[in-house]
Amino acid sequence: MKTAALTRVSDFEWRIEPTGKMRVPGVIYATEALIEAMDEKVRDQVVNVACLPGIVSASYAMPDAHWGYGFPIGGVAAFDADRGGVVSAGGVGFDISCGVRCLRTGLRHADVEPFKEPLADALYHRIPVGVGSHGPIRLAGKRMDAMLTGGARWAVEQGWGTRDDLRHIEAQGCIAGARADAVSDKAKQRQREEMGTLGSGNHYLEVQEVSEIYDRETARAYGLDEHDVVVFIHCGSRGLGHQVGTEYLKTMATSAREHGIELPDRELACASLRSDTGQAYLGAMRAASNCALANRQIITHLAQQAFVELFPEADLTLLYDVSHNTCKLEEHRLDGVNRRLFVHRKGATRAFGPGHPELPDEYRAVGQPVLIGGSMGTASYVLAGNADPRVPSFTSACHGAGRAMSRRQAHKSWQGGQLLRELRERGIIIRSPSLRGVAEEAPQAYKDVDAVVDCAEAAGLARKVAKLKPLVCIKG
DNA sequence: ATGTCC
Repeated sequence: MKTAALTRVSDFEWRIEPTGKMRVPGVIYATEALIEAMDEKVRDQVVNVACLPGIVSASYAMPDAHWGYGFPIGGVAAFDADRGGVVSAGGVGFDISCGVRCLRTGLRHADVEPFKEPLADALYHRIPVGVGSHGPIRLAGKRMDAMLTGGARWAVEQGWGTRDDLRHIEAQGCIAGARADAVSDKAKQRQREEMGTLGSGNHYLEVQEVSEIYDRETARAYGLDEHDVVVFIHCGSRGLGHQVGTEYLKTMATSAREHGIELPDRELACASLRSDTGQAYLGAMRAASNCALANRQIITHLAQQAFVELFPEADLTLLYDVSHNTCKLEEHRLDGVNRRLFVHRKGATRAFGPGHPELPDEYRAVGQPVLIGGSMGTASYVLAGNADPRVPSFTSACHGAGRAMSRRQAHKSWQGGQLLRELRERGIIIRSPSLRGVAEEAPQAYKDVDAVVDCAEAAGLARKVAKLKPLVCIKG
């Protein structure tokens, strides 16, 4: 993207003044280099979102933004139901409540380094991965509905993990307002055998070493020290969420036409928050979010089983679990007034600052853990939320490196087998059912996660706490 | 992201 089409506010913030049908300005948090690495379509999509009814403050893009369906990935937009606001299925994305959880293991790098190969095998053996894989349980009928309304709380009640895990999950592991009745039979059918599966694409489970600490006080609160071994799990709501997204996109396109909502792009299909369609989508999207939370909870338990095969002393405890594809009803203070807003974050991570009442006691003084997954073979980060009042993007941060190249182009440019050999030489052990998937996820197909995170910190979105270096990766 | 098109 050319910087000429934007107004520079600072080295880390760019603005698009409202013109035409824009109701609010656009704001992109990025360095000049990151702007230049962004697709030209990001600007168009930020502008399109700014045209939607009831949008509040501005249409935002995070430093890792890239082109997505309707909304940019890395987009943040909040809507007020009292002022004609809408909810958009494209503003959440197909992979509803895709997110990251980080687990402490109680192990040190020196413990794990000699056993990376058998650990990779144990994890790959236990954790179903790839397109169409099946998990350890079958769900249907009332049990499916209980999962959709209970989320990780349901999973813990079923024996997948501990009560203490729940305190360290966004919304305590259970998203309120979920409606199993708003999820189609087809969506439920697709999920029958998929609980506890990682999925494909950019989803993965990675064993990592804490390679650098930037903020000692916050790292201590999060229970992280240099050379600790942690686990990142990145996955979502699998077939169920995808089906919910697909179906409601269609429904919203129809209802927007009927209600005379003028859309700058048909991919921006949305529904009034007060409409039956809007309410049904919120209920179904929240049910899919619970599915994602339960899914990550079950996978955690499988990872624990794999770890104790090799390390009997391993104790996987949850640092935090936060989604980066969702729409949440949150209270935000604007111009001295508290307002309840529906905040869409699509490829953007909620980053509540210090003092937020939803945070567990031990994190409240330092802010919410913000979990940033890098690309395969590169670093990941633990950041902390700031709630800097000068940064009005509804306490949000980036979610990863962000693609710099399409899957198709990456597939043409690299060979999966060669990439695996190169990573192994650097001490990173990968297990994946798909060499094509590995090529599509080539580190070179992504932006530089270090640059994205440095920019997020410089822009005030979140602050760096710890850097994580990959050791073993189970890749979708 | 996704039973990579019902």
